[in-house]
Amino acid sequence: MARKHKAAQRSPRLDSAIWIEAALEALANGGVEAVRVEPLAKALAITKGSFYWHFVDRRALIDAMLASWSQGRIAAIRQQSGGAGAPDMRLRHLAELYTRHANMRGLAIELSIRALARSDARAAEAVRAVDSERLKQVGQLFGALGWTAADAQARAVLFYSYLFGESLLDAKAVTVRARETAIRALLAPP
Amino acid sequence: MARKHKAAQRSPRLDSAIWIEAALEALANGGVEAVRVEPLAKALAITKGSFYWHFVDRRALIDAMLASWSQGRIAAIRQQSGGAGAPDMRLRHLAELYTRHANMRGLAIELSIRALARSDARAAEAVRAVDSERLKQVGQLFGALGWTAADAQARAVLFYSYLFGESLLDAKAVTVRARETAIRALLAPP
DNA sequence: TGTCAAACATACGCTAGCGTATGGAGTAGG
DNA sequence: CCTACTCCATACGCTAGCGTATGTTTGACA
Repeated sequence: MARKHKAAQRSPRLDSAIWIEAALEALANGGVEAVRVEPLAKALAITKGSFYWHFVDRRALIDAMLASWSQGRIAAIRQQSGGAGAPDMRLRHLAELYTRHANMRGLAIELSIRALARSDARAAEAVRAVDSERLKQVGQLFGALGWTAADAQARAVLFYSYLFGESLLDAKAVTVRARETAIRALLAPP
Repeated sequence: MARKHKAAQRSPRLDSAIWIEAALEALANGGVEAVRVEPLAKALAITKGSFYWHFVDRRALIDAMLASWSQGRIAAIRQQSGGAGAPDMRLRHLAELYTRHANMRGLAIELSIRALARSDARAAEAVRAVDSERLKQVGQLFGALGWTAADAQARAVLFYSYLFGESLLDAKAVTVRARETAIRALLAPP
């Protein structure tokens, strides 16, 4: 009724999605400062005329990127922790997702966004939303392992802190054995 | 003999030191991208004519900053872990240094440099040097707590991973109690 | 088939920041 | 005193990237 042409309703977010995708790729490689309109346009082989039709400015792209990431992570953790299987196996599977060599891109995005969140309120809000859901879900898994509610929450914090912190250390300093030992200690039942 | 004037030898690193100091301050606040010559000059109330006398370019400042940080951290960990006192007390003291509210600046610098190290070889080398020494020293402390050499090393990795990783999580998600519980678990003897 | 709006292209002005070139103040030594 | 060197100021050119203004194409729809 409001729109005269159906084409206007066909896929309003599908074209801007390629910009968000390219932005996430740049974010993974070079941090937020690498998310720049003109370089992205070159990478996509289109011009920034397209960009400024879909987004008001660069900040809008970053916000859309944060929203996309936030929603995706929340949906993912709900799916990953909500299935069947023993809780310790599910935790181990979650830990595998942030091993250094698997899911490099996801890890890089994660770290870039958290770095940004230290000085950007909207990024901090996205991180808050994701962490809230993750700690809730993983806390429940630790609870299923036998920890009290408070200790399960502390274990969840320890769990995610380790995963992200480990990727900040020198890669060669973290041996496979050290990592396995650490994970085993984290997932040990009370 | 080589120099005709003694003034040339008076303090060759003392003037460039203020640039490094200002650069570290900017790094702590806004990451490497905030380490820019002209803004730093304004903050120091001098002109960039001074800068380009002391440094060949912006990269040289970043390298000097990395060297300064690296040397400082290595000297610090040797002093902090080499004194007297029970090993668990010394570990706890080390953990306090990276509590969120104490040593904010040091933590911010740490995270910014590690973020840079993901895409910068020289930053990665600085991180490698610091981590090598820290893990060695802290590994010895865990060894003194009764862990085997391999497990002590894994505990050291876990220790530092937690400290840095915790500061990446949403601040409100990490309660004081969760932190205390986690630290206690990390420092528990075998 | 002509119209209209979506989607992109083109061209422009503007600013921040890098690096250079050159000038000038201070100072120590001869 | 005057020379030479250190240290900083001033002024300039240059590029990358942001945002705007204005074409140009394409496809749906009456």
